[in-house]
Amino acid sequence: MLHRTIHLFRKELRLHDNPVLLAALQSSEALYPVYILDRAFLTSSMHIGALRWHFLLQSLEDLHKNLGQLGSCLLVIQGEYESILRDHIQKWNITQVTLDAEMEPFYKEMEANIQRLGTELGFEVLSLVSHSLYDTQRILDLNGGSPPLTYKRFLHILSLLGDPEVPVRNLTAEDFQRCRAPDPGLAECYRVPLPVDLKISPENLSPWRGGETEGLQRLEQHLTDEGWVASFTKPKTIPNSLLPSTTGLSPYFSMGCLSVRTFFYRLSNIYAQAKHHSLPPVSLQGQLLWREFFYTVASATPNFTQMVGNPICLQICWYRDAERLHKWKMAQTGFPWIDAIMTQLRQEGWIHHLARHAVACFLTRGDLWISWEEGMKVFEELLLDADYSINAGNWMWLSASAFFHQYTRIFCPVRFGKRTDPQGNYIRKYLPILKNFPSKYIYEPWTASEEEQKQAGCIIGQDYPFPMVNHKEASDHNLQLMKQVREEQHRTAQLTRDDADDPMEVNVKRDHSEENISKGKVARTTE
DNA sequence: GGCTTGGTTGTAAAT
DNA sequence: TATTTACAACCAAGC
Repeated sequence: MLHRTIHLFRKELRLHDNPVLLAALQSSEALYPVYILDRAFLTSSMHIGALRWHFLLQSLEDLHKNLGQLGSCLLVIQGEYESILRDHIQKWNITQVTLDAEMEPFYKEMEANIQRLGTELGFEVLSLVSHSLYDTQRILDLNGGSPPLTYKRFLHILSLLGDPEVPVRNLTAEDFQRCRAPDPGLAECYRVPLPVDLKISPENLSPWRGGETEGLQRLEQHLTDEGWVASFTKPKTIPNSLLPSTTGLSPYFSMGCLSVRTFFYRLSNIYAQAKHHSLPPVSLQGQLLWREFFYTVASATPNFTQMVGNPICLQICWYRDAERLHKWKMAQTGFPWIDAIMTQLRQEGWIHHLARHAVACFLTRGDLWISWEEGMKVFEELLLDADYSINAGNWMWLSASAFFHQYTRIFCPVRFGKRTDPQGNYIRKYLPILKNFPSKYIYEPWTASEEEQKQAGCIIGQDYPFPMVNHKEASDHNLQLMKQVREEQHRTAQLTRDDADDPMEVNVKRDHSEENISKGKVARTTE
């Protein structure tokens, strides 16, 4: 008995290594490849900005084209996903919905809703994991139900699990010929919208073009240099090179235009041929495992993208300063290195990993003492590779809220960039106003004399802002704050431990729900 | 439990 | 000017 299936693309916008699409084709007599463009859902759950909209639409267009070559097409239906499903299940006589399994709470909720709809309307639902190397649940199980909180421990668990799932074979025209494709009239009716249709600003200077085709091309291009691949060492890559010094594949993994499993095994093959190769955490495979690490922790940590209610996150009273936050976001801090990075982020939607460190440290524990959640939201909007788990995880890392705790290590917004680009070519590219500044001042232009500023064609305080803080003072101050936070944390932990020595106290503590307190069952403790 | 070890990518002084 | 060394000192994990 063959199904009439809607295959719902969500993140896996590709035809290579797409196990659930393959399963859909093998179990169906008719297949409708559908992308539901639910703007309310996408905007509220992922806060996607203009560059990402462009990237998404390009990826959908590419998917449509590639499906066309195999005798099918992509139907992009706009509207609220549940009512769209309801309508079309009946209209098309659907008996099965297939979709990629995702781990974000909003995608999980969507899947649960679709399951419920299936029970109600009588269709089957099939979902398979293919966005991560492993099914993260297996990693959690092996670690006793809780996520490993260090990379080392994580690698240890993986060594028990063995290699990740191998990619499934590529889809062919024959796979699609076995199923009836949607009527050509439908494809016309549900074509991929243009940015202008969605009222998204048409200018797009980003050098990144969305889609599986472009992603695979970039992947092949990088893999041809086997020596580079085998010796890749992340900390040695350059954050302020004018072209990316890393692979730049992250936007394609983020949207599922590329399969991490495909990349993982291509790397394994190259490593097998090479005499020597680098290892995690710094190797290319190590980068994929970092992604996997944050996926694993996020999947098992409540409120992972916020501080409050997040059990692994240090609770800090960050400053609320809308004006400084805005200046940081708009590349107006007065630190050329920081502003150049934020400009590249705004213009292109991608910045190097270490550049992310520099601006994240600056916003949080380094200089401004503003919550990592604010920075995370800005990255979510502007980064093409923005990803629920990785974004939140790294922001906690950089703000020393979780994973990383050596808070005395603060990136200097002046010196950090100098190491790899003493001439300041990166700054000159992204802050053209400073183009002619002498190199000795380019990282801290306010130290140049008035005469030199005039010669360089830029007056500090007029054409380019004064630095918004004194880095030395700010970072010293924040160091003290962080110390206090940790001492306080220590003290409360100590208190809880002392209390726990008395079994009676433990019982009382467990019973401290608001309800019991209000009923007078439990004495209020002095706090 | 207490103690040791090590951590993707610092800073500043001393050589 | 480059490279080495001391610094301060956190936490998770493992014995």
